[in-house]
Amino acid sequence: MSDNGRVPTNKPDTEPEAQREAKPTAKKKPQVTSSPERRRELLDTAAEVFAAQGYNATTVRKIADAAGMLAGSLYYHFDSKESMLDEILSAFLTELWEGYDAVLAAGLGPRETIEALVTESFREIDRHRAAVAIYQKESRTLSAQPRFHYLSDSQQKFEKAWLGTLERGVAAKAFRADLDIRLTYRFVRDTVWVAASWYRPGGQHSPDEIARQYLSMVLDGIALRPT
Amino acid sequence: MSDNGRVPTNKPDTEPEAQREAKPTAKKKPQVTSSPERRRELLDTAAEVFAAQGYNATTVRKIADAAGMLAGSLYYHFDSKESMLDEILSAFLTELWEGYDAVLAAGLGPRETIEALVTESFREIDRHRAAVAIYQKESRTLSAQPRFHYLSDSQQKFEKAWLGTLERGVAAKAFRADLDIRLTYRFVRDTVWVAASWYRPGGQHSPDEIARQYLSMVLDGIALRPT
DNA sequence: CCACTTCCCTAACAAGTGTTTGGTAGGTTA
DNA sequence: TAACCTACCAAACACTTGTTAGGGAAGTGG
Repeated sequence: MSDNGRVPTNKPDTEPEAQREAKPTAKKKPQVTSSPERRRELLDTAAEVFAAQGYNATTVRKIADAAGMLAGSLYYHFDSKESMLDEILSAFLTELWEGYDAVLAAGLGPRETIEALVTESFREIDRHRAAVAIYQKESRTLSAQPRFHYLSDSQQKFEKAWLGTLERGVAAKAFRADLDIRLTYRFVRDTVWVAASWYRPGGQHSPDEIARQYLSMVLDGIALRPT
Repeated sequence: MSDNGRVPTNKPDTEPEAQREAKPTAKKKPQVTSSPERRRELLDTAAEVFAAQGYNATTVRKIADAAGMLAGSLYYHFDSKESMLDEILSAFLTELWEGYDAVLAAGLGPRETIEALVTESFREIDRHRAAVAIYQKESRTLSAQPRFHYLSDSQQKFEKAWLGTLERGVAAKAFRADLDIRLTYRFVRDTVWVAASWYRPGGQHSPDEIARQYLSMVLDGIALRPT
């Protein structure tokens, strides 16, 4: 894989004066200075609105409302509505893969790897529930756009990690061999991520508790076996 | 529950002359005659576009394009974009509950009921994949609108059926008692329906095959037990 | 031939969309 | 005090949106 599923972040980087008086051929926005903290704040509220209403149904005026300012003012911080979405998703994916890569590099057995991946996933949902909800709703449509191609990359890396682990598990006789592994992958993947649509932080169950219950169901089944 | 989770269908009904020359106070559209077959055709293509692009991102011009006509012409058949969505979803839910009600009325044991519900669900996905995809994406936002309140009703009836069956199963010692039943319900429900986002009719697996695999996973787990 | 129906087109509408431009209040630095 | 920077507002822009009004072509029945 060329360059992992990570993300070509277009972080602030504070534009190191490279175009203060710069070339008259400059095509892109001058992108004025804007404190990273304020950006984060605004991106967080934007993410909430996106998650609640859907990206396309969300107007920049709604975001501005939620942030207590006027629509045009958003363009002091970001150069487009799409950029906000981009930054929200790429920031999330970056953090997500930090966690995943750590798990995958730990050299655990297949069953333990699955357990760790699931647990890590629910923790990410806890931390980035809005971003996950957006990702889950818009990912398929967005990944067609070149700008959001990194979504496909991430998804491929994701699939490779899970499928590989499941296969290792079958080979090691930790998992059943009679199940279609690709179907199993889809089921597991979907269930984990849709949780973002009903999960509310501070609710009944902690992320770890949810992960435990989920793993118990998927690994051992809900049927009561005769003893 | 007042009137079950079914649906206040605004089917064609071909408007039984009730307003041919009717009352000048008529506030709503005269709703011209339009063959039910053509309506179905148009609704099917509309559903495809809605499912692919999302409801809000879908313009009436895109639907018209896909149908090979111009945007305004759609309004000969329907009186709004929202009406199309309404008809698509309510038609789907009506058919869905026909199947579900049959299963629930069959008087099966808890485990067999779950199996039948899951199987029935995957069959519905096979038949109404576009409608299911739309439902799954837009349901949460739509059910806020009064017009789409029947989505909430349906969802409640849905939850009651599944939760009830799971509880019966625990009481009958068919299912494990140590799992949070509400969490289990959510996991199962979600996994079944998200399948609509990747399922393609005519693919590798038939709906019944997918149901079998899924049930095997959920009921018995993916872990290989020592014999 | 005429009347009528069915189905679509042409052309426009008002409202809402993302975005830009120029300005300005308040703070910091010199 | 003057110069400057940050973070916002006010007002408009060009375009897209869902929707409507009027018309016309093709077919059917009398």
